Amino acid sequence: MENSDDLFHFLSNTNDSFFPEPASSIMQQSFSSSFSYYPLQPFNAPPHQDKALAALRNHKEAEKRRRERINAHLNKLRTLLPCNSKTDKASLLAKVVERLKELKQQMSEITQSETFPSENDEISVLSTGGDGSGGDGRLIFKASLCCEDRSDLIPDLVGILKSLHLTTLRAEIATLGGRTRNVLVVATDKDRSVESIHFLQNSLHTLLQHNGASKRRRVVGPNFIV
Amino acid sequence: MENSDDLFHFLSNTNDSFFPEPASSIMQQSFSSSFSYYPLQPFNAPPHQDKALAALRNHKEAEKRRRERINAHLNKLRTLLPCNSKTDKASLLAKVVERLKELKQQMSEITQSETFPSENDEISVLSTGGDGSGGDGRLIFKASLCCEDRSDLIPDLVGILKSLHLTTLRAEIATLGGRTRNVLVVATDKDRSVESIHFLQNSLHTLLQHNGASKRRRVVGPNFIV
DNA sequence: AGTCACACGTGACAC
DNA sequence: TGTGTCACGTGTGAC
Repeated sequence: MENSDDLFHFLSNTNDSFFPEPASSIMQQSFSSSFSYYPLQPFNAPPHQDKALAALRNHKEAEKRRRERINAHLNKLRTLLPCNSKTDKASLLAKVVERLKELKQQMSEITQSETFPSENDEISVLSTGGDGSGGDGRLIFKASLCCEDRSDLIPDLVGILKSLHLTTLRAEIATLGGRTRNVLVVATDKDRSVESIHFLQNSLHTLLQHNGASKRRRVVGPNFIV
Repeated sequence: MENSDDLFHFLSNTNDSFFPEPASSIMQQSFSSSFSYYPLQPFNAPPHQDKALAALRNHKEAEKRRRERINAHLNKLRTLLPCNSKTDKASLLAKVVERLKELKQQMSEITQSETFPSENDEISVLSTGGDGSGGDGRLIFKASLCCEDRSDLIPDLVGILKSLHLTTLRAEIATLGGRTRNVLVVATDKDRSVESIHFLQNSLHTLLQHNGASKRRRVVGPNFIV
């Protein structure tokens, strides 16, 4: 028992071993020396193995570089997450997965929700389904306009709505980086109905065409669902 | 040369080796059998090493589990990124770092830009530094109001601005989840100056107090920098 | 051929 | 103590 222990320590595989280390690939297996062609000759290794030894050394170093590359990236990840340098590789990766899913979800929520202006000009006029005002014949629908921002866009929009006798129930206006998106929930007058929607649609279209006279952009829509 | 090659293959370390595998830890080093206490006895291993053998087996299995855990997370990452299952571990991690930085940047841009309404009521009135209208004495500043949304908030705001003879140069309005944030860039009249800012500030404050009569919220600010 | 990347078993170290 | 993590050298298959 203590014998084997001593043996363990004496033979412990330090890097500065006095044995030429590339030889170990063969030596490792030489316990089956009953079959070995070179039993018990650790210091007189089989001749002409220089190539193999060199290859082995290259392999060893390449593997070390690979490990270093991976660990370097893992350390970068450590700095990008709320975790100290002593967190486990596995736990670190778990946190990374977690965080990535989280950010992905948030980003999709943000971009998919139409609060932000997109890069493309868009018009949509959508019926909200039923009318929300107790069956008195008023139509409620949502109009969305996304385009380059300009100072008198809102007044123009207000003018259009007024001329069509539409009342604005709700407005979401976002401008970002020179682009704007306006989402309006509007209601028709009691006596005027579906044609208002077409008028609004046309008006928005001309508004957008007027807007984008200088800079051409792809126009998505108009979209119309009743 | 060809001898050693044969030796390599014959002794190749397969899992189903007919040697009891835990013994290899000692056997690996036994090439220095000139020092070994048990030279050349691979089939009659030193007695009473059962504990050591069991420990070694446990160790081996634990290490395998650890590797599997890490690789499982790496595979999860592969599914979360635009990359197939044949991408390198290192490259995969590089992509992860890249993507994480990217998302982090985007999120900070979005959240730090005050386009989204926050959970807390806020008022801020900030001078933009110089005046942007050619030194004609008009002051330009940015007023921000974040509070619960209500239908006549904008009209109230417009009324305040009109009564203070402030003209709106730019407006960013965002509503989200029942909360709204309005950022207004306004300019004073030529003859009226700093006191307009205080009036606006007070007006916004009363507006917000009136707004939040039912639901109490923390009020951040008002903030005033000239 | 030779290079690359991966999984494995193992010694070392930590708590 | 054992239990877990890490780096290392190595075998091996893929291209």
